[in-house]
Amino acid sequence: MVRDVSTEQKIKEAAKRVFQKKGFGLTRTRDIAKEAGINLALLNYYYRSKENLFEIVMQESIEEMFSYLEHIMNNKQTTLTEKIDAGVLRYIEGMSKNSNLPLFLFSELQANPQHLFDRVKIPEGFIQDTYMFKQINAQINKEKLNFTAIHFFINLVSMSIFPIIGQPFIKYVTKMDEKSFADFIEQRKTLVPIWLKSMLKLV
Amino acid sequence: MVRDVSTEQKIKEAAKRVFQKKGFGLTRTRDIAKEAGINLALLNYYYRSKENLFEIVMQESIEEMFSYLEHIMNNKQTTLTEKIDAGVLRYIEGMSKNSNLPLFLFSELQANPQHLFDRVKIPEGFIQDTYMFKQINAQINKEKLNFTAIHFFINLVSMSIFPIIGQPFIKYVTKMDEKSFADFIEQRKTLVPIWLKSMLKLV
DNA sequence: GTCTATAGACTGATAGAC
DNA sequence: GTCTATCAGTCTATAGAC
Repeated sequence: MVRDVSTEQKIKEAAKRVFQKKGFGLTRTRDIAKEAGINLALLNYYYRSKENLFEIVMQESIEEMFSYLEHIMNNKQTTLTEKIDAGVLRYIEGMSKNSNLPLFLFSELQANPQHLFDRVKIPEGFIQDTYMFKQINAQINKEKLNFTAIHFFINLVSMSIFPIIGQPFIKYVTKMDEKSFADFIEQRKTLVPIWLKSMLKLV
Repeated sequence: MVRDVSTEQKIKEAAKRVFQKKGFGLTRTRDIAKEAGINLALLNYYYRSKENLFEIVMQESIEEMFSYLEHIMNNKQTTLTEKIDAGVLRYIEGMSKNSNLPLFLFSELQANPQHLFDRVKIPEGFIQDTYMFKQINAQINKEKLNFTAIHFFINLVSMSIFPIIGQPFIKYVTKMDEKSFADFIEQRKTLVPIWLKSMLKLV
């Protein structure tokens, strides 16, 4: 009795889409089954419970979020300037493609921060150990700037992610349509790195 | 038979707390009744349905979010520099006090952006009509900067709000404790305005 | 206005046929 | 492995007593 990998996978991917879109509370296991094109009973056959399936989706979502950073931040071959360019671009494009991910994570983690500690393998405080952090600190010391590397890092992530998270709100107050908003995001791919480099006096 | 205003108010405030913390999907009307110290039937007596109560909470939450901006942005007596200082401070302090509000709004609006149009009185595109926007545009023209006022405004809000929204995530990856994080936010009250003024070459 | 009790619908999970 | 049918529990909403 070998488990059908493709069905198991199909259910998990459907679950990821539905959970990320609606959140745990509004998601119905029937919706996931329908989205996966299978029967409700099969979901429990493979994953035992809604909660267990959610935990798995949560873990993979957190790892996906980190994956946008890890490789760029620990590359010893690139300059800080190159890392800023690549990091902003990767974040904006990644979040645009999967715009439900960040809000899903932040919401569910606000309700239950324990998820971060339960299953995820990323070590606490891992940011400070990255190569990029050393580069930022070197630049801060060289220019005698009055803020820490964490502030800079948060600025990078804020300015890249926030416009995606606040999309409906921003569209409303600025009266941008779909096309204008896409242009707006496109512009930020070059603008955000410029502002960030200026903060570090890299230009 | 005059409606008991204090009970009606008590229920609405309890609903606001519970909805903002758990979201619509995870909120149980029993939780709201318990939080308000009344019986479940009384909730329906005053507000007819969970959905109707939610709509009211949603409307007031959106208006609360805007209230942080309106007065500052339309003040004709203050300079742009003063508006940046006041705006950042007000946003950071407001969101810290009520840290569930922004995530609640963004999540629910992602699920159903229609809420913005349904009941809220704030006009679409209202940002562009504020006095602060005219001041930003004047400065952009004067210094011949290559971005729009909307980008600047989004940067202000991003850097102020995002650290609150991403709090659990940030605490984890940086290994900050409660005290360190509070200091971190405190520092941003002065740092964020400095970065923003630098973007507009106001210093 | 406020309560208790309960109707009626929905949801997660399982039993059992194939 | 996959399905249909159904159970047991939970949830919103209301009926009816006071």
